[in-house]
Amino acid sequence: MQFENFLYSGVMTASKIAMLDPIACCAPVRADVLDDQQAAVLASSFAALADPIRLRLLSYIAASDADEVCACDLLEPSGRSQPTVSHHMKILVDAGLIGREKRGLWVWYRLVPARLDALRSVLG
Amino acid sequence: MQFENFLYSGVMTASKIAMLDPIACCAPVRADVLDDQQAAVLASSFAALADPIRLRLLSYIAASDADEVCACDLLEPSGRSQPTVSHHMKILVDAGLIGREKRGLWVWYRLVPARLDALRSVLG
DNA sequence: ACAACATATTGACGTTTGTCGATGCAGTGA
DNA sequence: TCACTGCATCGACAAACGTCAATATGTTGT
Repeated sequence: MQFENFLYSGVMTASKIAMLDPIACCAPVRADVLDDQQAAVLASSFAALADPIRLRLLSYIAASDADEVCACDLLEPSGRSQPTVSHHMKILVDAGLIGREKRGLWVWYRLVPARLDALRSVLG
Repeated sequence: MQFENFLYSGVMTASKIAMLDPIACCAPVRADVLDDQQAAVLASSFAALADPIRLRLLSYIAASDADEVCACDLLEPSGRSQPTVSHHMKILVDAGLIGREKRGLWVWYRLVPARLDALRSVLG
């Protein structure tokens, strides 16, 4: 399975689809007035970035030499408990910013660059 | 007074300065691991964007024909009470995304494009 | 000085969020 | 089958957030 498909693997809930589509298509915040649904989707995306721990987890993964990081390596740098890190990673994955793959006992995370790019373009 | 100086007008608190500086200078999230302070500053910036009402207020101002909007014109499109809109606008202004000028009884808001650009570059 | 007005602040409320200990669940190896 | 391991979920708690009615603040015109 290709990594690009991680995001679409597992349970693809309706809410997950709703999270993804409008971002991919909607115009920059500056160009047009957002409707309620667009605003809600974008707000939940930015909410995923609105926590210092999540930003550090994200940048840690993004800046790693390999392009994937084991969940077990996120505990120490984040300085939080295992349930808390798991909680934050779920939020990042649900927001589509991070891909997740389980191999054996371990879980591996990767950046989903297209997702950050989409958010970037919304700000432009 | 020029509009570019709105952001720096009024009470320039230490926290306000701290909110501004690191954004202007720090590297993209993908390039390097954020330290605690950078992460905190960025998280609070994204938190300002993590609410649908604030996003709609922002896009409403950004998309207006004139480049400024009276606070009195924000009540009806937002569908919230006057105190609530005032509250959200304060958050956007404190985040540096919106400039504020009082003229007579009315308050006028404008986009601060440099601020959105800075956030954009952090995502890239 | 005073009344009318636009906006800000306060106080209270229900909801959401971040956090962690305890526990559950799936995969591994003996 | 069974103990062990890595991660997810649950339950509980405090803190932060969004909301609005009531009230305060500051500006204008009389």
